[in-house]
Amino acid sequence: MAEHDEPVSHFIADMIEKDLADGRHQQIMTRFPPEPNGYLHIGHAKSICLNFGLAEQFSGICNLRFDDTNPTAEEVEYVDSIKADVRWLGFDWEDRLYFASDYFEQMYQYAEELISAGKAYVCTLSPEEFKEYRGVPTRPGKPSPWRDRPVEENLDLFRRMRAGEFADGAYVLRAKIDMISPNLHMRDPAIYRIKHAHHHRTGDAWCVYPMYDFAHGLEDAIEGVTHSICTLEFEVHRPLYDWLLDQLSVPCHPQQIEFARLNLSYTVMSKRKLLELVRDKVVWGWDDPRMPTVCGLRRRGYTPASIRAFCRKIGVTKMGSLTDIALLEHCIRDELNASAARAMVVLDPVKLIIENYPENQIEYLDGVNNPEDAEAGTRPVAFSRELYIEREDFMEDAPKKFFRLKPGQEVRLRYGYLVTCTGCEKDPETGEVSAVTCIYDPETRGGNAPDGRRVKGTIHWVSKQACADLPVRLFDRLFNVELPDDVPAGGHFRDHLNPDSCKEIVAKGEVMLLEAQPGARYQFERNGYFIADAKDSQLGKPVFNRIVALKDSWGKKHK
RNA sequence: UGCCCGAUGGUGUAAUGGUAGCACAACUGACUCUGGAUCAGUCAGUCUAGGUUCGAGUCCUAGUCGGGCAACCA
Repeated sequence: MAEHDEPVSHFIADMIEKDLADGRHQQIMTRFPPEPNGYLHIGHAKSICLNFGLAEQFSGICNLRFDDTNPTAEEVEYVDSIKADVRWLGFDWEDRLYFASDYFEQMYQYAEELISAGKAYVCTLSPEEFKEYRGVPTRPGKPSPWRDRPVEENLDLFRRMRAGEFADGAYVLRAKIDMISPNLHMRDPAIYRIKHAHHHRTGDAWCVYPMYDFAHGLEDAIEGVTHSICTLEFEVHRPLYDWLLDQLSVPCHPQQIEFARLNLSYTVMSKRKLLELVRDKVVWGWDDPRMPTVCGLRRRGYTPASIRAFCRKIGVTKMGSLTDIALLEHCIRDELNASAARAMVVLDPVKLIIENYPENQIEYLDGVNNPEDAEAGTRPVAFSRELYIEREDFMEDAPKKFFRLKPGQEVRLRYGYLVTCTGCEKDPETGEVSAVTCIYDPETRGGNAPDGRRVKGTIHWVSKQACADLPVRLFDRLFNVELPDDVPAGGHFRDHLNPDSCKEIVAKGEVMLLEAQPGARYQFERNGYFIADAKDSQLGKPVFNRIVALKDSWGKKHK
């Protein structure tokens, strides 16, 4: 599992290596600190792999800590899904499952300490006034009229805030730093607000809650985190992170390090937008196989190892970038090519009649389960006079380089016989091909000609007499542009939704696929990788999701 | 009209003052009972201008471009 992944090299690993070499730390501690207000996505997976991976690489430890300081946004449903996703990705926090809410009392005491030191005050400004006084990036702020409230009065008011004497928004506790700082976050930021809200873990024990900037560094320090890794947008918060820890009697002063969050082409990553897709039923749910969520990717058929491999390949830097989703697709193909059992499934069937093959005869041929893995063995595949082949594997008037069935051309039926196309039958009404006809060479059983003649094309097939109807969902990218977020004025990211992101069909496949266990992955030869959906499949009645198509150098060139 | 961060092939990244490398993508060929895989190859890059240096992707200065920051969100 995860502990066998090779170490990665990047600027954060370099920093840690140096800190260890310099004796700055004996052992490192990192943490993955999600807020339980949504489901994890592939961007979080990058952070998880980074934090847990670093700990593993340097023999340190990594905590799972829920940053649950805003009760109005957070729910246990999210806590549970996040734990499941981290575990599924292959990481283990052992007994170190922490919650910011477990430190509420300590954080409150630190706040009193800050007030007592004259470094924080209770402010009576309304939110609108607060904003007005703060100024804007290009104009300095001005001090709140409550900035020099005496320490005793601050303490008294803060205690009464905790006691529930005031309504939401009546007061706020602010750090007393610098109202003319060019960094907005240093202009006396709010660190505690009144919220008469039920918390999913502490219930109604509190009606004041710490703000992120106050809480996060304390959480890190309380746990003894050495390297507090976060995304780039928190870079401007770092002076505040450091200032707070410098003022307070904390056990240690962790180092905040920022890296660039993951952006993936053809999808959206913001929690707000993902939530919107779920809420408005644009997708089936958080675990819709088209979603970039961890549970969506899991249901789609991605493996933990493939996601970890992807996270290793994208690297860790401070430059904002857009990663091509083709790299993610490469990672799952790479793994499944080696491990997935093969099967023959015809997605868009048309009948193939072998004119010189006996009627009512069924014979069983050996199908190779995995050509990449000799251990995987073979299976019997039913063969008969009438088969199904892909509609696109026949062309009446085909280009020269078309190696499949066209009148007069010989092709191989995979693991079967060599057949020569004699023509086709058409629906007199529509002109659509209703059956393709051919004759077979009985000497070529298994697929090779005794005279050594070769054919350029091999196509897959299933016996019309012995095949199963299989519901299959062909997924494609959720959006049809690289940057769905990049919308013209008045536009909306949803304008870029791909209307063909899910095509539901009924395919004809080998009967053995009826036994597919939910979660089992296959390569449907010449088509792609598929998984029996863990949710919609029933025993004996699997529903397949296409994980990713096979690369197709013919189809790409000929549209 | 502020502050912070960043800039290397199409994309993602490496090179820590000394031969610009890797991966993905694309393309060509070989091979192939998957037009898959594999193998070989091709394409293609240091934002600009100065400076320091024997030598600069790397250090300095200025500029350009891109991103972030003005929730009692995280």
